[in-house]
Amino acid sequence: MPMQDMHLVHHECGDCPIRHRAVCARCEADELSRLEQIKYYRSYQAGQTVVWSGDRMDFVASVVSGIATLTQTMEDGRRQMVGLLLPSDFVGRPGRSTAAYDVTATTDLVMCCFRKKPFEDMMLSTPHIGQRLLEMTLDELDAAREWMLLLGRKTAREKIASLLAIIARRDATLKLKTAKGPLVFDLPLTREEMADYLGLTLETVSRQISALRREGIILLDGKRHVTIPDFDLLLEEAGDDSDGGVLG
Amino acid sequence: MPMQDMHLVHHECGDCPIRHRAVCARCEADELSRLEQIKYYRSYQAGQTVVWSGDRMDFVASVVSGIATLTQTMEDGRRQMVGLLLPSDFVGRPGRSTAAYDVTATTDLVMCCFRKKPFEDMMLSTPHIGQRLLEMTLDELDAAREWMLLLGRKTAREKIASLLAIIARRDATLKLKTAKGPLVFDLPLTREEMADYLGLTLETVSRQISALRREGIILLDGKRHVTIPDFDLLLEEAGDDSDGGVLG
DNA sequence: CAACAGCCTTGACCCAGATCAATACTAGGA
DNA sequence: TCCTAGTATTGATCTGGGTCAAGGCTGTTG
Repeated sequence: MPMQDMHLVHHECGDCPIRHRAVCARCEADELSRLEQIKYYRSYQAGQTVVWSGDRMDFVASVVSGIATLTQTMEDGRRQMVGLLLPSDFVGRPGRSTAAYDVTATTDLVMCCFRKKPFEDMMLSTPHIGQRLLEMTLDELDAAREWMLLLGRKTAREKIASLLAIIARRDATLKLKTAKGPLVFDLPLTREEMADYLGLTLETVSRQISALRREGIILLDGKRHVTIPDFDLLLEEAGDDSDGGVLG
Repeated sequence: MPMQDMHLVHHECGDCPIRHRAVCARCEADELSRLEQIKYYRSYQAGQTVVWSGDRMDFVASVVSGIATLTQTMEDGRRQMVGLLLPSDFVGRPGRSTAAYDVTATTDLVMCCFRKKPFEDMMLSTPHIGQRLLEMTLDELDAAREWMLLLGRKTAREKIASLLAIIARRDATLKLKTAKGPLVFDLPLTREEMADYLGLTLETVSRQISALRREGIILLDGKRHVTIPDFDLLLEEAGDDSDGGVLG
């Protein structure tokens, strides 16, 4: 069925983010009922590990609320975060039975899970789920490549500014906030987690945040509550060329 | 159609790597004829640019022979390679009309191209193409995440060793070489390109390669021809835990 | 063959960010 | 209320890899 024949349905279902985007109206009801049959929910407390790298993982899931991270660890303990999962992001890989990364809840977390086997069957019989998943995976790949530029070539200050910009932007998107004006949000990560994200040490993260605050580019209330008076000013520090960014 | 009903067909067609893997026999003939109708070839010389980031890109393609790179550039000229495309790798994104990265041929390159619109139509009507593409994209995402660990946390020496290991492994795969014994291959990248891959400067790349040679971990004949007497020794330097690696 | 252009190597020096260390803030819990 | 544990800040010092600079190879062109 060609794309232009599709009847667009915008579904504001907070439970199944995989269905958030436009889908074919004809398939909608059928798909919904089948999804309902195989889905279930899991909750995790802040700090809890969802799965360890290498463990059996017999489900795929999408984040309903809260934040999870994917990290890789070397034998000597060096850690690198390789994914930051916000609400509506997808975890797990169809066609693989073990986790490739440590998945950790950094805040209280609720995920909508689907047992892997039924989900895979459903993917085969419901093409647009696969298409949607492909689209999401391609977005993630773009984000990963943006992140590679950050890790490989940006200075510590640029890294911090970029991270703040990413969080601010995604946060604004979630709140459906589009108007100009100061952005206000809480950092969902500790300094150490930010360091693991950015390929820095926590001391450097702390110092650079202090510097940005000292210069008025961000305001800090406590350790986590951030106000960004001028987003463009922050983007300048981030060294980003594209301001639309990868998170459309 | 459930996976287990599929009749596996291994197709050694060098032209259309997207069809290399197992596909449903029933669809095979039909798909083949339709793919034939919309595909065409393009050749590039070493050093030539395929597309610039931001340019219109009305095709998707897969690499038939040679090597291409994806790079991102900041306004001040800092460059980071974000993709290394070897034969059978896929370029381009269905559903996007402009290139997100500079695509460059680092060796003489032949690509098998499909005009984007017909390809997208075909994806919609031939689910397993989308499935295959999803699988490839997930592999690429895994590779990108491995790469992020490298960029964020590895030392210069580990980076070089990792790159050599990746090239050696992929090269061995392409040659269907499985036996133990010294690995021999030509570096497909200049020192500068390696630096862009690894988030280093070309001087550091040169120094680390010299160091590995001095210590007998690699042998160099000329500037490009590499022999790896003991692959495990190299992996040790790379700091990799997984030796199977991400490139199945 | 010389001259040139692209690569590559090596040395000397420097600096951004790591490391080591001390201190401070905050939220529970007894 | 104090104690403790986790988290954050800041200072002092060190160092891996960047920067700048000088040659050295190798292949191509005239």
